[in-house]
Amino acid sequence: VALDAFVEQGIGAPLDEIARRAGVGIGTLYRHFPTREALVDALIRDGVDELCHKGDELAGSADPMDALAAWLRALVDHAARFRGLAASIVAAGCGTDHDQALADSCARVNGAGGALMARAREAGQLRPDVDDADIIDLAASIAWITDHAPRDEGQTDRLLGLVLDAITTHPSAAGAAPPADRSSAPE
Amino acid sequence: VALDAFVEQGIGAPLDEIARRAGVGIGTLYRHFPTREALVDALIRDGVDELCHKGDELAGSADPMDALAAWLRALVDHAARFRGLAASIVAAGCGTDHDQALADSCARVNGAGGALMARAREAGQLRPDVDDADIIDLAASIAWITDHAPRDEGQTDRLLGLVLDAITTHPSAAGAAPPADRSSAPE
DNA sequence: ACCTGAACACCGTTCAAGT
DNA sequence: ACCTGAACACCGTTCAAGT
Repeated sequence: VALDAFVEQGIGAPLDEIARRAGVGIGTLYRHFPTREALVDALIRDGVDELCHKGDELAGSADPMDALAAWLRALVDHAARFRGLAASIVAAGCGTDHDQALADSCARVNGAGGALMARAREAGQLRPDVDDADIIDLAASIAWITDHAPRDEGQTDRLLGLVLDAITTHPSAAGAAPPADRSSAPE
Repeated sequence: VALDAFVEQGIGAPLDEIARRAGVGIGTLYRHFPTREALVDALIRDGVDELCHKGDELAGSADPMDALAAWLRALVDHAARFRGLAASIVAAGCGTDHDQALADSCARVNGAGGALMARAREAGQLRPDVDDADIIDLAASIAWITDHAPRDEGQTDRLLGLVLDAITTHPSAAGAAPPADRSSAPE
């Protein structure tokens, strides 16, 4: 299969070119993968498997927060596999996508991450006011940022470090509340 | 002008429909705005003005970190004005975009935010290992998340609160370093 | 049964012709 | 000088015809 196109050109790569590269007619491609998302799903299935496997492994490790950190790093790498994938993941995780093809993979990823987050939460290492979806979304958004604005080598690690720090319970975490004034008005 | 289309349909709204709504030929639209980005730029110019103005105002306020927080909230609102705008902002801020039409607006926003960040940094309230672009990108990514995965009402405030907390200097901020093992390998 | 690619639709972009 | 929309290009999607 020619998944190279997505890696090269991003998730929006022309389907007819993919078909041509694969040496089949465009109709054949459509019959195997009725939607673009179905094709994407097939291409990331192994990555999802790996994330789930890694989740199981890490669930038995010593420190819950270190485990979560390592898993989120793997998730960011996964979401950055081709351009546009992070957006699909976030949309699928929320049900905003037109298609349901990624829903299953997404649920599996959420499950794997959820177990690690639950463990960290039970250990009191996770801020209680952050939910699982927030954390997954933030990880995906790091992949999105590096997709659109690759700046320097340490960017991914630095941003992930910030997010991890933000979601971790700190003894002094009292200040820095969001400004109350400009909350979303009814409009 | 028919900017409503972008608000309704996102930044990718069909240009011919915009022209038709505006009661002009598609050719006329192209002559006024040679690229889509040029049109976007015209539509957000007032928002950029407002952000710059707000930046000046806040530069004189008492607490540098509160000022930055309020400004970032305004930036998130601005970037969420229509779907896809956050991506344009991030791309323009990095020079990854095909077009240069947004570069000027972007530089102005960066300038306004940069002044507030510099003040917070001088006051020792900003983590020294985070740069300006990281913060702008994170704010844009919050707008992006709510674009793609609107979950609940408090989402924007909650995520922004996390990011603010993450970039703030805390007395105890020592742990939660990014995992060293899975740094981006040469591949 | 499976594959193919022509055909249609949609949208971006240009440019010759009209005023 | 300015505007118009037909014309072309590109890509997604379907489906009648071929094997």
